[in-house]
Amino acid sequence: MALGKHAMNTIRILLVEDHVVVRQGTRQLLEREQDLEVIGEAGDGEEAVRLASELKPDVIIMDIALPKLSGIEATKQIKALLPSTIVLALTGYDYDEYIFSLLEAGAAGYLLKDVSGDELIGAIRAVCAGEPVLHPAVLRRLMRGFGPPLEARSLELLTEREIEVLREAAKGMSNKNIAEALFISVRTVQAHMRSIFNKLGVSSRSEAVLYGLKRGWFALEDLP
Amino acid sequence: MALGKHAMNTIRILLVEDHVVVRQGTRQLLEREQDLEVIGEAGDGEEAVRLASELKPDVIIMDIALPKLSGIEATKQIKALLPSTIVLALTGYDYDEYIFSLLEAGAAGYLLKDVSGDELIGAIRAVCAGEPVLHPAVLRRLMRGFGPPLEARSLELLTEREIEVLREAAKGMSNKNIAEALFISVRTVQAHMRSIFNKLGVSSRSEAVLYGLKRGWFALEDLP
DNA sequence: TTGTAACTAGGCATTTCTACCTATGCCGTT
DNA sequence: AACGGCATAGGTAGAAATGCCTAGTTACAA
Repeated sequence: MALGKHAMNTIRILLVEDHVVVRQGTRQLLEREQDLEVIGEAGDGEEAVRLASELKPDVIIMDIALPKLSGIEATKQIKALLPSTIVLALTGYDYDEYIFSLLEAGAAGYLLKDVSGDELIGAIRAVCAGEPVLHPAVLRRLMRGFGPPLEARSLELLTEREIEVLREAAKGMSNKNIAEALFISVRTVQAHMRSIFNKLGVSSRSEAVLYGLKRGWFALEDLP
Repeated sequence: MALGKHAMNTIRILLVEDHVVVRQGTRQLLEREQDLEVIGEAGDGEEAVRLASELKPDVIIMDIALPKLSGIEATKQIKALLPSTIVLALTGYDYDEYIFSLLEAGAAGYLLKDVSGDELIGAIRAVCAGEPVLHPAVLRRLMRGFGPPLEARSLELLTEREIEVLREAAKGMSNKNIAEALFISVRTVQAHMRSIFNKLGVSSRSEAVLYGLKRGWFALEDLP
């Protein structure tokens, strides 16, 4: 599926990865295969979305930590625009939150960067054949218990506004600063914070910020 | 220099990088050049030291974040064993602390992973010719005033104990929790926190935690 | 020895954060 | 029209954090 009109056996790939040398290396690795063709490279999340809709690749190899727009957000937007595009996450982060978020965002696979080149190539072919792909380590963890029972699954629990507030808090801003930045009163910020704490099951801003960071709602790289 | 007896114009390279796919990709990238030969790959710091003394490469491409032994430690040990080995750091971390530590450990160059393949290849040849290599972004920062005047130079400014405290704070712990965890009084924790704030030039625990995270004093991965 | 820095800790004042209430306006669903 | 969720905001209170001060002990260096 999803091979579309562009050559029947050539898989057209968009590489999304912020480190240039890593991106180029991966490209070299992939282009040694006859049936794989890297048709584009993106260095940040926004570029990924733009190039995806421009080039309409069959598969997108997506890193998570990206400037401007995280891999998770980029994946969501891409899947909204082009549902048939296959996204394969390739990242160094072995966190449940990332995995869940990415799979929920529509990724067909999740690989860690300690896979070999051959495994990556195999995974690309697999996701193109409609098979989901999970890194062995990830799979193993998913097996036992199948996902955090309840509270950790709280991905979309926070509203847009709440995430905005939390993102500001993650910059080290006080409630007062946040209020000024978002043009609302301190009381409202406090109200949002309380709501956030309740939803996340934490009891301090630091914990909430860590929670958001780990879940990729915002990244260290984004913060000043 | 340092080319030794192994072929006069072939540069023998040891790749140290924990992510297999990245390592293989880089290898592909380098091996397209006639004068570069990747004679070994290491996936962690200990292996790097072992392979270095075994293979005696001309150049070691060294990542920082490594299992078992950090790239900084590995570099120190390697330079102690084989002073003529050239170490070129290639990493995603653009933090003064890492840069200084690595250069102090004896690295001949420090590149960020957003360099292109050609730049990497050029850098390898340059360090082999005895030239030091610094990433443009790194260099630029080093240039202006040669290192931040005072407060931003706070690399080793934090004492062990202060970093311990900050690490606890980074888990979302309150001062009270930290006090219990470290078997000291809340007052002492407060004292440490104040000292930390002053040294880092921040004014809240959240900012301090972010600061530490960004500088790699502790990682999200370590936190529960 | 003297000095300096680190770790420890307390007093006191102030700011900030957090909890538990209520309440209004808006919007979309039923 | 009625309901619920969301964003807004206030009252009150207590808990926690932060700032500024002093001070004892230890360890290490000049």
